[in-house]
Amino acid sequence: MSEPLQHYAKVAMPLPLYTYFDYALNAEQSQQVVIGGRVLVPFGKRKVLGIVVELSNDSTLESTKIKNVLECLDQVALFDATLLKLAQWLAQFYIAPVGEVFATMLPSALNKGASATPAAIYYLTSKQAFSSEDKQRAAQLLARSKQQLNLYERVSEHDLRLSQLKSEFSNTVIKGLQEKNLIELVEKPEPTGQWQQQIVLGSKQRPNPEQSIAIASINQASQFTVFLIEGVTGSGKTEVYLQVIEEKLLLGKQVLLLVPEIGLTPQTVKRFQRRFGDVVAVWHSGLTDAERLKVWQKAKHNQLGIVIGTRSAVFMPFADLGMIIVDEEHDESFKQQDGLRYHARDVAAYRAKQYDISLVLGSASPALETLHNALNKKYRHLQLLQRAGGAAMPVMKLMDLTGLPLQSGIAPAMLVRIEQTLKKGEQVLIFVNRRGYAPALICTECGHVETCNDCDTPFTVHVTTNNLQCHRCGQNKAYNAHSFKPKCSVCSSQSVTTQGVGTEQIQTFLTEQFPSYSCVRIDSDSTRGKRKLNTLFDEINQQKHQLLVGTQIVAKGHHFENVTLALILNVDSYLFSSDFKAPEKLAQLVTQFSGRAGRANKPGEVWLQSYQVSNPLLQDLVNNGYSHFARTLLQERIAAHLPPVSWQACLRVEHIDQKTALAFLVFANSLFSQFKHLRYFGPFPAGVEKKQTRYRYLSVAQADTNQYLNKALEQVRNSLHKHSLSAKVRWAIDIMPADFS
DNA sequence: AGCACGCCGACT
DNA sequence: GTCGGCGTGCTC
Repeated sequence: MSEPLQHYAKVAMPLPLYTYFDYALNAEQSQQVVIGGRVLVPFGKRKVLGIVVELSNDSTLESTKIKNVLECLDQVALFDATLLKLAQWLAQFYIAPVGEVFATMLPSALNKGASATPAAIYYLTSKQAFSSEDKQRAAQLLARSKQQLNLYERVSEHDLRLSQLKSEFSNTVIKGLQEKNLIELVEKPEPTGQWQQQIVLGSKQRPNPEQSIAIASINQASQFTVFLIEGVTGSGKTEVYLQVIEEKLLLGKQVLLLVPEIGLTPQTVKRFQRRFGDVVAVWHSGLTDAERLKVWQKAKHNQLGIVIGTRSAVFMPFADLGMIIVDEEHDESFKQQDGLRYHARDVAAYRAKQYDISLVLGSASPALETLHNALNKKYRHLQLLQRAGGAAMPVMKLMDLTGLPLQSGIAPAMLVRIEQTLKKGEQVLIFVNRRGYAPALICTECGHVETCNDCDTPFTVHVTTNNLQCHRCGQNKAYNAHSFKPKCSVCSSQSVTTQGVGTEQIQTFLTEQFPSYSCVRIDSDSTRGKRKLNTLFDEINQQKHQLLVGTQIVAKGHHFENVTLALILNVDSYLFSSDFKAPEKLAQLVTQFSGRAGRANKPGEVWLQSYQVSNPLLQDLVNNGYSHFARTLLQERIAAHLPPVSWQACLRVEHIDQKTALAFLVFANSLFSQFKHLRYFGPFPAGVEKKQTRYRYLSVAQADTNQYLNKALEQVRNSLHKHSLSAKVRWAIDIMPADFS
């Protein structure tokens, strides 16, 4: 029996609106339409793609107001029941309009109307059954064309993919056979689930006892379970991933592996491809829209086994998802910093629960919220403490800077260490959190600092590009420290000088200091361009460079075996931040950075330069390591009622006029104050107080439970939305903010 | 978010 | 007298 026709569709539009819109369906559309599919509808003066969330036989609106759906784009829902539920949860949890959530979850090609069904594949097939008669006839016909005969025989055995034959046979050969009417080109959809036959298992490593326990625990889980693998760098987390993934793939289940933005190196991908063959797809910001669409389609239609992807891959539709892994789960790039401000790790947890499958979180420096859940026994805690091959962890040491004459920010004793290390034929890694030559240019006569007017921030001096750059808005102006004598733009004095130290300056200094060694800079300036970073890493591993100076980039992903001395310059900047997460971030940075150095027979040394060497936090980190330090920090957070034992939301406001931005926040605070169990702080200037001519302020609201915070913020959002300033200022709610910049 | 309508200042 | 500034309000 057929369903009664549904005449109206409730449609979510990709706009910051919190209501659905009703549209009428004609008889034909009533047959086609699916909940969770796209419809093209007239919306005001334009035509917009929306997502159908509900079908009904009547509408509360007067029929004259209701317009007709123009087109139903999907016969199969883009959002099945599970994904619809996920979208609704996201909208609720992040206080966001569901239409925008839908748009965020889809690859942009689908938001623009591309087809959700994978393109058909072209096959060559032989015209008749292959009898000996045919063979004779073909042999006669093709007597003068060896190639065509060859192809004909191949195709006669079984149908072959056109794309596979293109490399073996030229177009003329294929065309020739077609014209002789012996073969034909047919379109067939790619079969579903066939990747399971394409798995080519590579050889595994033999796991050590810790790895074996981890693998067995994860494989035994038959329902929703979250695992934290707390494993020092080099302890073989990846091998654990590979083995538990294999288990799922052999059951015919798909696997999602989320990695940080920078962590998706060709080496990692190759390792997975070597192990599993051609069932691996990648998803990252470097793909074109068309490439992303293809991966999305293949995941949905069960045409791939594994997706390795960055943040937004967490929304991938899967036909039969068996497990999610989040590698380097503490990494901040899992938090989206605009639009729908979701955290991919938290979305992954929700999805794992939906599908009743395992979520594996891995890190050498787990986020405090994850550690908290592990210590609470909400998550299963697996530890990998041994480094492969018995390599020792690098030793961490503090360098007291008080009273020392620094050269380009480096202590004299450190220069001696650097020289010793170089002489042994080993490499040195230096971390600075600033790119460019110096973070400021100052006049010693009048004190004027060259400042970007749009951002109220000192310009950074760049020597390689001969300009002053604003690191907030990107604007720059020519500045050449060598070819002419620079002048102060206020008093015209020629006694201008740089202040502070960036990567360029250290590179220049070390090159002068150690002229017989090659010093390379690794920051976003020197690694611009697609493959440059990997080329650089290859050169470093080939020992073409001995001195490595870099920013955050060097703390992630890549291991340098011959680095035995690592140096972190500006540790103190993390100790006095107003961001309560700063010590956690410092510890993660130091831990990740330490993981880059040393190998079995050459343990590394990591030095932290500081004016605050007696700081108890630094002492704890250096003497007891991340694991202990994190537990100390967690106790402090618990005592101070901060996350992860409380829940925060941040209201961010931007406007050209300072007072307008603040007025909106004052109003927001008055709304917060109506909730008895909500605490709020602010307005504060954002970490970046002014950016591209707009002032930025924020307030923070905090509650003991997410439920309370969520209910309060939903009401606050509704009131803010109605406020007259709402359309004027830029504002956003950020649930569980990663930072306050 | 768009895109309209609508009401006040410098231009042919 | 008109072009265009961006304030306000609506979109099924």
